[in-house]
Amino acid sequence: MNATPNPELRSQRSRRAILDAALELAVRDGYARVTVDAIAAAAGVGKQTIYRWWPGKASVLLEALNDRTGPARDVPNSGDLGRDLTSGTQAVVRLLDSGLGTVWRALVAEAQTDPGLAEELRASFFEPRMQRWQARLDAAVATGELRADAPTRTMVEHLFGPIYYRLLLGTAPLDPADTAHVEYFLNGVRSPDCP
Amino acid sequence: MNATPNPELRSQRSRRAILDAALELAVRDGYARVTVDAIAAAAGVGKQTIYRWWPGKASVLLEALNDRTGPARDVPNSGDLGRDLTSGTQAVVRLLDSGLGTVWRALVAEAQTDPGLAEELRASFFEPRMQRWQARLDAAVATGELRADAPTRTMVEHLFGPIYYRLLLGTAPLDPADTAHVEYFLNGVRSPDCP
Amino acid sequence: MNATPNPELRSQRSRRAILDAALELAVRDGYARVTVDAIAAAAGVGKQTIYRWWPGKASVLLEALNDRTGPARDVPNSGDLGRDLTSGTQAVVRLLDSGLGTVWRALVAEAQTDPGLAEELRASFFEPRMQRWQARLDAAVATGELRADAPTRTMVEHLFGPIYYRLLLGTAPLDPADTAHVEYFLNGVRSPDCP
Amino acid sequence: MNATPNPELRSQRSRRAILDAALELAVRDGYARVTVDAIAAAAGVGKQTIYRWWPGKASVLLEALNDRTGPARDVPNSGDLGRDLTSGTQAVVRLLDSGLGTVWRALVAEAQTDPGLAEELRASFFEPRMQRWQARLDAAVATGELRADAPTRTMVEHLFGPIYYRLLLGTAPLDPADTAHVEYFLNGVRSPDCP
DNA sequence: TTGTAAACGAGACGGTACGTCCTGTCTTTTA
DNA sequence: TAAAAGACAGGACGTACCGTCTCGTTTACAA
Repeated sequence: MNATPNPELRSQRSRRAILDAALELAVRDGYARVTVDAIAAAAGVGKQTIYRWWPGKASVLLEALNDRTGPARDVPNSGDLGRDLTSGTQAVVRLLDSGLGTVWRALVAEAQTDPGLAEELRASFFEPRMQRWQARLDAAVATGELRADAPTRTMVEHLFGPIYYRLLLGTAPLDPADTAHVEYFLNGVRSPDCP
Repeated sequence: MNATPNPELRSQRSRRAILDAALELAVRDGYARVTVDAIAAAAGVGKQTIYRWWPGKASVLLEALNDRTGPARDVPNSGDLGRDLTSGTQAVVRLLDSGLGTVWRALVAEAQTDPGLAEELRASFFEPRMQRWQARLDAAVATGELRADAPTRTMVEHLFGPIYYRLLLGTAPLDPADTAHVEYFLNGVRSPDCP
Repeated sequence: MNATPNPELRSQRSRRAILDAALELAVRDGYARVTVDAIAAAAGVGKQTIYRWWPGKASVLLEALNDRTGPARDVPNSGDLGRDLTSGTQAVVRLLDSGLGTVWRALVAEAQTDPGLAEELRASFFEPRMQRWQARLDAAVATGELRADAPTRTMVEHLFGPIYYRLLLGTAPLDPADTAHVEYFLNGVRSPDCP
Repeated sequence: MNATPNPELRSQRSRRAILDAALELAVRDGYARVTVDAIAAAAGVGKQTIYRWWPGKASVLLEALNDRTGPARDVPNSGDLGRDLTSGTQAVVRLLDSGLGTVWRALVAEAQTDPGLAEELRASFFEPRMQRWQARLDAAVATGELRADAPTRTMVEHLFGPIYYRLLLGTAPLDPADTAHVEYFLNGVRSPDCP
């Protein structure tokens, strides 16, 4: 029947109630124990209203998290690259270490077996943030702070990789104070200044 | 009732059939589409025989993967740390990029919402391998190749973090040739030799 | 709110389109597969326009059938009661055996669990027709063709009961030629003429 | 997977609980308000256990009614056909006028749009009972009580038709005392004995 | 050789969540 | 203000797996 619903007629009230209810349930009960039925009931909404706008609970929660976290903010640019990288990665660690972190992990997990969600996650969260950071590194290249041939795109992965490694593989607790890899990283790509 | 089955009476034939069937199904159909019923049917085994020895399909597949991959092998130690790190991380990338990589991702994913599996995963896979690598780095400290104060434990996370970042977040395809982070990493923790 | 819409402002064009679309869909797809949405879409009409004037699809179809069949026509009165009963019941059988018969059965079915519809069905269809037939039988009493004490009201039920029995219980296919019960019936209630 | 479950392994306990719960709910709340979920919950049974053995709630209730009513009992054969027909039809009226009657009506209703159920209904209920009555009439033919050419099969429909007419079309309340049609019927098919 | 006890194949069970479907109401826009 | 359009709350539906629980049947050691 209604292949594609009309977004202009969408009830913002229902959208809000769904996002809020989903996040609250997920934080309180854990992602796995949240069901679409429960979200609908808690939001005072028909189940179909959820399925009309999202493919499943994972997408609801992704939007809820993005909505809560706000858009990709400008990465810090104080002129001191080391300080910016440190504070930036620490901010990420603090976010992931909060109550939302557990939901976030579950979402990344679900994306492993759901290509649609994986793409959604990449496009709506990782890509924008990675591009901001890449721009910051490009600026450092421009000022000569980083080597001219620094592969800024993959460097962003190297910056945040260790954080997600700990988060997802659980080999050690997350710790905002632990930013050693930033230091090593910088040493490796800084313009040579020994002599 | 059946508090603890007697491992000595366990049918090795069934165990083999289960592990083989599980892995084959997972590689062919994808982790998510594998069910315990399907494993049991494909292995010609009763469902209870699976639940008697494993808590669920995730653990079956973890054991199957470990069984297939073999025990943690000695990390390379050619005397040249850079060469060893490069070849070692490349080997990991190749493994994760194979057909088993998809299963592996799904397993890591499931561990996010299953603490028991997370611990099992850590203890049976990551911990042994991380310790081997840590030992390799400790050896490099001993030879003076690395700084004396190098935190070899967390360094291992920094080494493999970027690889898992790509694998799990899907920001770029895995590429064994891409080992730049090893270089940066080394520059950062190598003993100072500028002057 | 919408206590009672004003019938004078009603769109006859919409009414016609709804009745026609409903009947066409019901005959083509079967009553059960017709939905209010489908009727509205096929009629090029808003759903609310249906609910404004009818309580549900059953009433729409009842009106559509009544509209199609026309009002209760005069029962035959040729002077020969037997001939009239035979031709009258045959006409009913032919109607019920047509494509509309299936819709009719579904409507009678729905009335079993919907008292409102049951009353509507009785009042708009069965009652007028039964009264016509009862009048015909009363006339036969007046001419002495039937016994003076013949309970003409219930006799109508006895006349049509076997037809509906076959239609609704499906114990045999409807057959206009099969009017044996009219004969038995007449024998039973005719004025005694043996001697 | 399991196309056809093995009836020998079926749990009679569950079957009983389902039939009892279904009938109780249907009598208490009305057929339309009974849901498969509610039956399963009331019977302490998984929903799948119902769907494994029945196609839907209608079939459950049909079996429940048949189970409760018992097998087709022998129709009365006192030697007096009139008395037997009267008492037999009165018994039917009493059954249909009981609390089970409402459920029965709903079942007949559902059969109008569900060919599978219609067949089930015919085969498991109407056919056996009609055959018993036909046999009774055949016996009356044999004794000369009925005309030799009496079409005993369709005569059964003529006997019970009026009862179901009232039940399903609601033109008048059921009344065990109202057996006039039996009388007319007999007059019509009795062997001629006027002279 | 037989007795017995545990693991086994098979699969029915109670249960949870899913995603679809339809109903009847409500809201917005158009004529 | 009726009508077209369609989103909405609600809730039943049938499906897919889950992990548990019987069943008889094999298998392996003990008597």
